Amino acid sequence: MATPADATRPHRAPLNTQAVLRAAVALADESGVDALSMRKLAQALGVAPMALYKHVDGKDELLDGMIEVVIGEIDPPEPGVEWKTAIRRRVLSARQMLLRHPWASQVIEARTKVRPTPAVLAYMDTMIEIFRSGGLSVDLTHHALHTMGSRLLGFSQELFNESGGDDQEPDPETSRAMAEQYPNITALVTAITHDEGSVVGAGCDDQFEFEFALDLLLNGLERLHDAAS
Amino acid sequence: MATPADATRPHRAPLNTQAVLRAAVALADESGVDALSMRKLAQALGVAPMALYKHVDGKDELLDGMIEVVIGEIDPPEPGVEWKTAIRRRVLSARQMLLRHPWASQVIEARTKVRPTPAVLAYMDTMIEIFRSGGLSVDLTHHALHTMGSRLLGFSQELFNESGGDDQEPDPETSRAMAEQYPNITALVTAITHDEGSVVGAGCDDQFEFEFALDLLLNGLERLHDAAS
DNA sequence: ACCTGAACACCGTTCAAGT
DNA sequence: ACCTGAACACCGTTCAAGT
Repeated sequence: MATPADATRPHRAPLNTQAVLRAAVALADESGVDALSMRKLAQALGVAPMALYKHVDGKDELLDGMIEVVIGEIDPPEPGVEWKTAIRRRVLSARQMLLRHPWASQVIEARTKVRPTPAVLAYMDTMIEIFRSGGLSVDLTHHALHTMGSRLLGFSQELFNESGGDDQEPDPETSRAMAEQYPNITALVTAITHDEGSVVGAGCDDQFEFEFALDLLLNGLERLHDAAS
Repeated sequence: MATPADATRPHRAPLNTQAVLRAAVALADESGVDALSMRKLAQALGVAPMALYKHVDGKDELLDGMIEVVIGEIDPPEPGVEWKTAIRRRVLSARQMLLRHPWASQVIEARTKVRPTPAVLAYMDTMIEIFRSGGLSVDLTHHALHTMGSRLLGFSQELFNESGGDDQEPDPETSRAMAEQYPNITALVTAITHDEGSVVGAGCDDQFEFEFALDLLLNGLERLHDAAS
């Protein structure tokens, strides 16, 4: 008869999404993200490969979940701090996270090109809020995002380029939901595109932004050089 | 009898490395680098998968070869041009290349982490030469590389971080060969590490460089904000 | 010298089945 | 509700063989 003490009873805690994500992060930290496969992750959890699909929708969603985990490790913004200091501390905290998870920049970059995760959007939203609360204009904040690039996330790949792979126009309901959840992104994009409907930066001149950032860097370097001469 | 006009004669030009690389670049341009497999590339060339291995050593070397092809599309440096203009033109040329080959930034980043290709090293070397010829000090040039990051290559991921995955110390002969081929990289690294033997920037304080770049950007943004107020 | 076919050890994922 | 096993359509690559 099968009792709770039956020898065939599995002697591990039942799986859940958080446990799967944490195991995936640990496995990627140890062996790199290229060595992370659904099959190896299942093996590490002592489970059949297909058991994972009850808790994550597939490999892409697993990677998205791992992003949520590591973004959650970045320090929250501190209220009442001058904008430059606030941005600086947060970016350095993001950098510390990336040093703990060397695979994260690559995964965040790749997945963000397809569709940014909610945690990435929320992070960017709070960063925009810091700039705007500091008194920077919408235009300058917009340029700042491009100039900082993904330095905002502790590394420096341009995010949100190629106007996002998500071609379809969002319907009005999701637009409104987006505006509620990410008010600063919405306000900035609205101000820049002058078109309430679009949420992704359709009205953004990539070439101009690239040159803006480039010249900001070059002028800064020149100033340092002149000061040293 | 088998004559040149034999019906069984293959009616395509014989394969060579350049043809393989060009086909791979074209396939990645069309379908993205994730869809690029040895098998699909072979199919596109009308050949068995294993035929490719006579011309490239494997998939990693195929990717390296593709990098050489696209780096070769960047305009060469123009002599006798002021350093800021020279850097600016070259970076914008690199950016145009990346717009033609959207997969390239990802591939260059991933492969450079393992081992930079000769074309990438040569490109960086000429960029350093432009800075140094413009009179910038070795230290400022070093900071400039970190500040510009991979904006130097038209995108903005930090390259050469993690001190390169290539752990083993190069033997004296290859060090000397490196110094001949990439004199500016060598001079800069030597000046920074004060250690002739090491070629990769072992003496580079990543944290300091990150903050240097960050502050350069933030100070530049602040100056623009102040000027606008 | 150049190309092929079969085979091996991997993938992610669907499906029907177990408990 | 949660997990499994077999199977499918893919990978990159080795090996022995063809011409």
